[in-house]
Amino acid sequence: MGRTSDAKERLIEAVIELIWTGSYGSTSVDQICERAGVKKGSFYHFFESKTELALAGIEHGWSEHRKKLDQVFSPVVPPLERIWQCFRDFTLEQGELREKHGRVLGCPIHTLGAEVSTVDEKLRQKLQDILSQFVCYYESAIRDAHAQGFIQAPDAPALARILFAYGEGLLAQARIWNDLSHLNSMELGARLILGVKS
Amino acid sequence: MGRTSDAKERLIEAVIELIWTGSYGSTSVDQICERAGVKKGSFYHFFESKTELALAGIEHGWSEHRKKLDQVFSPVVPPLERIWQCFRDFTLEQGELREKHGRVLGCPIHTLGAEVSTVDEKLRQKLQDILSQFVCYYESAIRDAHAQGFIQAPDAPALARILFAYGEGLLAQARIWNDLSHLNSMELGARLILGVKS
DNA sequence: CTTTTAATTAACCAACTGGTCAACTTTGAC
DNA sequence: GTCAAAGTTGACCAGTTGGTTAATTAAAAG
Repeated sequence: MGRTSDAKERLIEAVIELIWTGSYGSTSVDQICERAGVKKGSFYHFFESKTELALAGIEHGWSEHRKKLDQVFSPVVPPLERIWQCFRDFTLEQGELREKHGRVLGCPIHTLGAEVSTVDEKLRQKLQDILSQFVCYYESAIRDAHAQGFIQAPDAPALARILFAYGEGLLAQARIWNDLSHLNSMELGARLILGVKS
Repeated sequence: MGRTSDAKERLIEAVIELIWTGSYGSTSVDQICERAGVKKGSFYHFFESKTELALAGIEHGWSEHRKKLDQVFSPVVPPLERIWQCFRDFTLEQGELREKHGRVLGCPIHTLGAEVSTVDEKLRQKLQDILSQFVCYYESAIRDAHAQGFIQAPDAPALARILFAYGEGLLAQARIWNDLSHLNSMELGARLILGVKS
């Protein structure tokens, strides 16, 4: 069925990287095209706008990340252990990113969400949706931990949102300070929120 | 000493509002000028770049906000009460902003910080500096609360950063979801972090 | 009233923005 | 080998970007 190409995939990878290492506003279509090695005409052959590419990039990044999350939050893993492992993975990933890009980058979804939520409703919606899905992982782990008597948490959704706010807040802190060490207290803060002794 | 003008002040107010209700990247010099009722030539008479105006705007906004914080975090107020009051003020302010702009806006410093910290080092530095100052308020209140036996917190700086990450995370959540109700759990989360019963 | 200093203005700039298009090339399927 | 579907290309667009300039105007200070 005609010519084939991986330009679409290259564009998707390029847009994620550029937004993550910079911002949505500072990322231009020309820049994305150059990074992907794709001419602008091809860009608009695959995507009808910059927003649409961003949407695709976000979706792709999330569906990749979900694979890891599904492993970490496997029901066979003790519930609190899921959360600690998730946080350890965050820290690990941020370390790798810093090595690769020379900077602490934080969470791309949350950072982008804060930036564009007042500006691009379509993006906002998608980002909110993904972040809501992410909160589900916490929620489920908290519910299990409560049911198994590890913690006292009758209102799992509320506690999950609190934990989520804290985690994202800390990642943003690490990005703004450009300092990984801010993530060191990740587990400590989570223990306080969940009410488990260190 | 020549002609006088309040154009500088108008520009400073305009840039804060535009960045807060939008983003740094989505705010253009032309837009700022139009909102302030100032011609571009005048803009560059007062500020040597967009970054420089943003810097001035941030500085101004912070020095205004500090006045309120100094009252809330007055040493004569019981330490934990300072924090609860601060959170109540946050929620109140966000409500007013939503009424005025039809949207939940969150914390301008933190939102802007997440956006520009990889893009504009000068802005990043300033934002980090201001946020560090803000953490000092928490830190001092926590230290006092510890000294007065209200909480057990030997490491005040660490706990302050945790509390700060949580608060900013929650404000960002409210902005992304465009939903004030996310702030309802503000005090609850803080109580968990600080280890005080409801 | 003059001088000096500061503010205003409009016209201007090159570079870049997101986006379009018609001609062209490649390739998979028959 | 043909042919149609799919991908590529570079030239092109109008509008906007951050920023400049020189001439003009207003007013504070002597």
